[in-house]
Amino acid sequence: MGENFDIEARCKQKGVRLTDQRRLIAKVMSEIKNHPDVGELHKKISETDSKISIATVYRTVKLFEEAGIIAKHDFRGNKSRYEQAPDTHHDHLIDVNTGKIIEFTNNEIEKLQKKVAEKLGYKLIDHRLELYGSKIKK
Amino acid sequence: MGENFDIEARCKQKGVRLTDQRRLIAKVMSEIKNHPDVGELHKKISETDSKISIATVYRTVKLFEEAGIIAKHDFRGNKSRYEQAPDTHHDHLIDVNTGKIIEFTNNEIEKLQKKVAEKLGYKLIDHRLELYGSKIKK
DNA sequence: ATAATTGCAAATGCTTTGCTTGTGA
DNA sequence: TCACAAGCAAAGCATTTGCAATTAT
Repeated sequence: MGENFDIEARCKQKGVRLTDQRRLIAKVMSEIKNHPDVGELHKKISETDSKISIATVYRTVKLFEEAGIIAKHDFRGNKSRYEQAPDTHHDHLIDVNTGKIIEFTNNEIEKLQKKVAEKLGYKLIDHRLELYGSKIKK
Repeated sequence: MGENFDIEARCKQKGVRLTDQRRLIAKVMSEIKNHPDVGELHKKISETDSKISIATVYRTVKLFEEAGIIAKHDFRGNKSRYEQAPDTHHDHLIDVNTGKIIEFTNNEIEKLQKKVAEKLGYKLIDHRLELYGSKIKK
């Protein structure tokens, strides 16, 4: 099945009750290209069902996040952005000109972070790494 | 002279006009322990001059930031936090239990970030690295 | 003198919430 | 059936702004 069933499937797994609204939000969230904010999500959703309130989108997105189904990011700028929870951890590079978000992983950096935290007497629980860059034209 | 003259001095350097309010904000900002948010700053300031409006604190903090005199951080949580602009770059480790903020530098990580960006076809312009951890009790 | 700054209150923009009505299991 | 969800509008919060009065140079 396509990705658009993933979120729905995970809701069932997690015992999250499904409604028409939630199904649609899950579908749009699955199909959408890149880390949308709630406004963008709501706009897209409205194309299919214009009666869904933005409050419902806020509530659902929070619900999905708390269930570990999607992930929330607060990049620079004001609004939170969401993505389907990845099975593999990754960080983000944000194109400062276009806003495009590129995912990457780097194991060396991960290890160094843990090491740094430990050296300071801390157990690393979480981290946030964002790179901001501009495209090199060749 | 104590640190509390640094911000004032840098204002003169940068041609930022000084007022009683700005002087006081600069002084408190210099003396305060750790990355305060605007509310904390205003509270502290009010102990000396209770007539200073929080709008002025907001305006001044933004002014100082734009002049490169202080730095703004948006850690997790909602409010922005500020620190005197450091001459040497550093990142932050946030104690998830106490909110304490510890500064650190790691050159290896810095280099790897640059490398990652370049590999993706980007020139690294800026980054954000925050570690969240809990104290290891020994 | 006069352009910039302040205080105040009102306005913003994103997000949350109270309440009543609707609905999934 | 009935606890939970949706819609709407109002409330919350951090932050910004318009405007009249005040101040720095």
